[in-house]
Amino acid sequence: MQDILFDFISKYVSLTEEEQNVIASLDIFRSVKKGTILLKEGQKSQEEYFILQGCIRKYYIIDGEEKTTAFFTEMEVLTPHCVKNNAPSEYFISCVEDTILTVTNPDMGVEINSKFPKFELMCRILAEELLAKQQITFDEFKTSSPEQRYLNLLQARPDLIQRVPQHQLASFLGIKPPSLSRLRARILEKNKV
Amino acid sequence: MQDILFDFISKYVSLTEEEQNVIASLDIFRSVKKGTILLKEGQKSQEEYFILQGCIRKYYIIDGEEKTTAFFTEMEVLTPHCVKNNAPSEYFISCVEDTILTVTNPDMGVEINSKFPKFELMCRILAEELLAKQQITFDEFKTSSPEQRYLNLLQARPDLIQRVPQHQLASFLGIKPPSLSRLRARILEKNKV
DNA sequence: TTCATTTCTTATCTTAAGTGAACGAGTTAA
DNA sequence: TTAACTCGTTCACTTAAGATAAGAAATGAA
Repeated sequence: MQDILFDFISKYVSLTEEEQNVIASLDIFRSVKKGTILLKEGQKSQEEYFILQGCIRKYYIIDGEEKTTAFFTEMEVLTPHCVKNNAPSEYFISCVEDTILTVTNPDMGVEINSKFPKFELMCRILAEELLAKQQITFDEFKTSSPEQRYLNLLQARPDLIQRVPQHQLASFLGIKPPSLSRLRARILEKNKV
Repeated sequence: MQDILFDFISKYVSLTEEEQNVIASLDIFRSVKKGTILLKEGQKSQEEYFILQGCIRKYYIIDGEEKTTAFFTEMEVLTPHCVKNNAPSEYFISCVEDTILTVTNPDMGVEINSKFPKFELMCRILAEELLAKQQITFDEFKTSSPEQRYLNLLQARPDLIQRVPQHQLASFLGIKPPSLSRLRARILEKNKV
């Protein structure tokens, strides 16, 4: 199970056996049931997540309505905003599926960084990489119609469309469930002809 | 002029006089006329920008149509995606106004980082900060209607609405110019009653 | 100043998304 | 088994955005 974590890390820095042992001894792995809420609006938290298996989602409740803005699946990292600014969270995080993840906090990061400076490097590379990816994703979202966004998603993360409830997917695409239904019908119609 | 740069840096790390002198001697300041294109689609570039005064914008040309996805103004940093992946750029960058900016490249960064390790730290903090800000902005965009997005922008960056042409603003908001006009008329109408 | 160009708004029509309600399928609980 | 619930889809209707064209206002150059 923790091999997934080491695979991920090895994309950025290489670890000695000793370093691997230190990490393995940290007891950061947690298993959570589908539907579990990891973070609530208004709550303060210092927990950062790395998904080993499963899927979690981030959503706001605005005017009593859930607005899903992101999904995180295998090999993805989520540091809630409230960890950075130490303020109450504006959003929720919950498990879409039974999920296995690591739970860490910034203090542990500091400790590991002081023992193994290469982690500092990894963090910077990771942050820059995420930032770049995020910017491309944002641009793509802005420059596309809902229908195009759905088609893009079908290309980029086809698994999501299978594993996530439609109403969450709709709000992730910035539309309402009926619109998603019609949009899919429209696409099917086009492909028939 | 370079005081603006030092003000910016001092938000993250403090510089000795010697360090300031090294930076001042680098000859990185450039003045560019409104309309100048700093980066073209298809072009490779290693230039990173920091705006001291003025405004630049990032836009794609999709189906012959300009799609503006970001504006950068005073005290903001822009590292084009192509600098990171050394691939041809997918987008353009041009000056909305006469602009004064610094132009640097990653090699200079490496050199400065080796002389003054505190810059490494600044880069990581900056990347993380930008990432966090970007995520909030993205969430806000996704969870809002065009009208709400316009109102948000009016709050967050009122200057932009004055200094940027309407058709660029429209595409930045993810809509077409006529829609922006109507939307503004709608808002005025509501406020009258 | 005048003319041409660009920029912004307005109007019309078309298309698609929002809303509320209804329906059926599948699930859960009594 | 039935009743209640959730979820996805569909329908009818409303609202707003896209496409296009035309007109008004601002800008720049001769």
